[in-house]
Amino acid sequence: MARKASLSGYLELLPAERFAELHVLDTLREVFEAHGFSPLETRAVETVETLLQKGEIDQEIYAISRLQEEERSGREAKLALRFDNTVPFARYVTENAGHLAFPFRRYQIQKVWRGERPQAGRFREFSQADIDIVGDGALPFRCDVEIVVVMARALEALRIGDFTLRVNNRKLSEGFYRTIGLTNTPAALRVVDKLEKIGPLRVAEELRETAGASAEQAELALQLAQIRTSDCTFADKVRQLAGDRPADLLQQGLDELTELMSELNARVPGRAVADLSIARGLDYYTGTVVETVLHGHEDLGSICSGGRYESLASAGKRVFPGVGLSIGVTRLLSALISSGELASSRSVPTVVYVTLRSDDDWGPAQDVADQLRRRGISAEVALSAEKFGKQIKYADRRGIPYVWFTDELGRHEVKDIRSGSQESVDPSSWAPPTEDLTPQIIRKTEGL
RNA sequence: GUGGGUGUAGCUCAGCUGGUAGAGCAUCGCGUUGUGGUCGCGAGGGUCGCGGGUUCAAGCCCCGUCACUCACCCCA
Repeated sequence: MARKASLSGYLELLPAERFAELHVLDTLREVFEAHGFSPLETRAVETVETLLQKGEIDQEIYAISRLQEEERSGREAKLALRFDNTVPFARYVTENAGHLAFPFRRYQIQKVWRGERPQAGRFREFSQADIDIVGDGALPFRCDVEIVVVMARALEALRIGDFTLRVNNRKLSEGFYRTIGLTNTPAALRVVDKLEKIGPLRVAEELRETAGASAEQAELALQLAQIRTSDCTFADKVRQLAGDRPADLLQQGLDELTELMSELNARVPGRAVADLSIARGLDYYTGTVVETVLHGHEDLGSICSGGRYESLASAGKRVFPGVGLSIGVTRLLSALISSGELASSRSVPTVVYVTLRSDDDWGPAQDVADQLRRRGISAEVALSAEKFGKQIKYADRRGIPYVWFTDELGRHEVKDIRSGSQESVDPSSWAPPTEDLTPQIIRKTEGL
């Protein structure tokens, strides 16, 4: 958690921190739009029915109610706060299918709410930045590739340090389990997903106990989960394990993950590994699955994850398969801010603080400020003619880089508060170096 | 939801076997009377989370409650 909070799980930032967050959001928007994703926002509230649609009874959903509950309220649809961007988006797509052109690609950066117990990096209210591509009836696998590439580039653009996208394909895992006769694939995926946390011995144990695997099946499933390659050689290892008669599904999964890895290595080299232990808890994923570790912040868990879902949205006979990834903006931001890796140079947008020689000078001082503002230079005028020392201190405490003085003859001087140097200037032409125009983002990250 | 830990000044914390609250930093003022940052001196600031109990006396002990925090579960 970045700072103490009067309510746990609800992060509130100081202005300087908010500048850092805005920079993150601006960067994401830039990268998403560069790749042709349209902006989209959906309402905060969904019907409980919509949210519970795909199983997931236990999502710690916040229900909405009015304090003055009326007797007839039983007839109204029960409403709840969104807990992710994907489910509301799926609802939106089916409702607006007639107005959208498919495949439809959008980005969506919004708050979501989950009632889980807060912890470091886990919030009850947090922002997710999603990109998805949704097709009408069918969606080329290339979209999986594109989604992962765009997110890798977005994370690169944030320049927050080194990260690794861990990718897998559920068809591969499930196909493998079928090939070796392990039938309870959902349970097996769930167990295997915990490999990193509980270790190979306990994974094997739980595979036998909860997924009904034989000792031999458990061993094979464990070996599969331990495959991790930065290139396409994982496929050979899988084939060795799978033996002579691989299930069709396994072959499909191998083909898809091979295509994905080979494209990723070409377009965002060094950013992805094929990690066959990745499964994801959400049961609507059907193919590609992705998690992301930020190096140096492994304990945070995944900062960006998602995958392919074949039928999250449907309207009558129409099915809308999709693929999407989501960045945990709040989680990422709170970690970087509290570690001091990300900060902003000042807490105000102000570039110039215009001082007052006397209280009567307020009007002319605003005129000076307006001349600067018209040229895109943020300016603030002192409220009263305190001693110059105090006026300078006012600016200094807020990180305002320049203080403006006008003498009794109307001559102007601007002082760079950091260096202390002061020079005669003209309000109609003076401008600061471009880096001073907005608060600077300060990074203390190594690498990139 | 389950189990631990912690609540004292704006922040970080001290406060002995119960005796009526302290430090550093920050803030404000003065030195320096209209050009800040350093330094010196001084000042303000606390229902000790809240409620109850034990006691002559509770920040300290007991009970309850709320909040924060960590782990599990789950996830961004």
